[in-house]
Amino acid sequence: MLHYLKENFTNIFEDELIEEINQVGTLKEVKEGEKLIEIGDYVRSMPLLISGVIKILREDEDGDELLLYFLERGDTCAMTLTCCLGQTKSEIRAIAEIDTTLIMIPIQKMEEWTGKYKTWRNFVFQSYHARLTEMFETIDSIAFLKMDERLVKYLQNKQKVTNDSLINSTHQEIAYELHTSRVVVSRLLKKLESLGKIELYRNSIKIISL
Amino acid sequence: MLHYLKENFTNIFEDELIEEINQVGTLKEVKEGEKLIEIGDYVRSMPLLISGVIKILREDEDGDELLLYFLERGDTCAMTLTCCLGQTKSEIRAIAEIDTTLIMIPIQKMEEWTGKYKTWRNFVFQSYHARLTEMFETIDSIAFLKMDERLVKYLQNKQKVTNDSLINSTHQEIAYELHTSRVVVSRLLKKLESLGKIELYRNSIKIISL
DNA sequence: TATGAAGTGTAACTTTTGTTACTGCCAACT
DNA sequence: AGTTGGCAGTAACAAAAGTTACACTTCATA
Repeated sequence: MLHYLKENFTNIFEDELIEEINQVGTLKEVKEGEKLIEIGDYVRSMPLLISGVIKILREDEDGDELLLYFLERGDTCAMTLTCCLGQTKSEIRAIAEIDTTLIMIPIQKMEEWTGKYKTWRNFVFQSYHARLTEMFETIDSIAFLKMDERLVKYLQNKQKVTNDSLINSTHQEIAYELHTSRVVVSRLLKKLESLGKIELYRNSIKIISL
Repeated sequence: MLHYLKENFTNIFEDELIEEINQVGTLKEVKEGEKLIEIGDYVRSMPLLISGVIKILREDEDGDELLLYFLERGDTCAMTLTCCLGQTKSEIRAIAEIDTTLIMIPIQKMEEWTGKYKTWRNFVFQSYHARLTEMFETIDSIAFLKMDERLVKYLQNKQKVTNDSLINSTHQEIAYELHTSRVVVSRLLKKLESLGKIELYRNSIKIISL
């Protein structure tokens, strides 16, 4: 684990902190599709992403989903940060988008480190800032864009985080994450294909140029 | 100013911190409609709300607005918190919804206090949490609700923060904040009036029961 | 009092999005 | 080979939201 830490966080945390993380953290590997946290769960530890991608989802009363944003290498979960202190429940669901490796830190340490290490504080604040920014972008998309534009953004985003121009999703899955219907997604995807921007296959979409 | 501080923050901050805030903070009064910060501005000080309401808005490329949430007594601005450290520009606009009193704290102190006072850290984290939660609610509204339901929520919210069942807004203003058109707002308001839930006047709306 | 600007009400229409229903296709399994 | 279930394509329709246009009211002020 130490090698992961040094690789990803040397220029962020001082050696002493890295050593502490190494002491109390535990390595966790999650497979694609595996759920990390559910809405209503209490948060017991804080994740540091070593590799992979986690998608963060919101849900309404009917069980309909909406993709909020992705967490990538070097990120942590903003929800966790506050939940730890406030003892409140999670308002989001977190699912591994691809196979992911993370280091879990017991929440007790959080409070301690926040007082002790300036670099830790900066990391936490930067995480908050990053998450807020992503939330703003999500809001912009939903509020200001039409579904076709949102779909394009979604595909671009997916391509970026998975680093793969072949997206392995069904139309139904995409519809869930954008909170629309399968028919609408199929319709818009077909339009994008006829424009030569993507190619459609069963269970996957190839991005040509968006 | 000390009296404001003691009144609003005694059970939150220790005396020593209250004293420090009193030393370096400056009292600021803003009138209804006055702009506190604009998108792209650099943030130079952090506000503590003593009384009044601040509305936080987001804007798209065309200059269209969207209301994100309100800040009330005891709140602070999450944007400020991260902007200070990261030296980034504001991504939101802040406008006084009603006459408002705040204490402005120079950003240099933030970093210092975060290391020094546990209560300050908790306050900052709680602020983040509150703001994140409000952002989630905003996203829920935009993504999951139809315009008529969003309008009702908007009116309820406005009534709550202003503590007044008479809302002094034109249909156009409401349309801006919900990012829709005036005609749509008029249409839906008329429907609410015919249901006996509100009464419509020129430049104002009286809430009966929502 | 006349004028004009801003606010509101409403009709008619278009666009966007969502829904229902049915088709064919593919892949896994018996 | 035949069956089945999930996936995708598409038409036809419905609902929601946005647009344009115009009439009428209120109010400040020339």
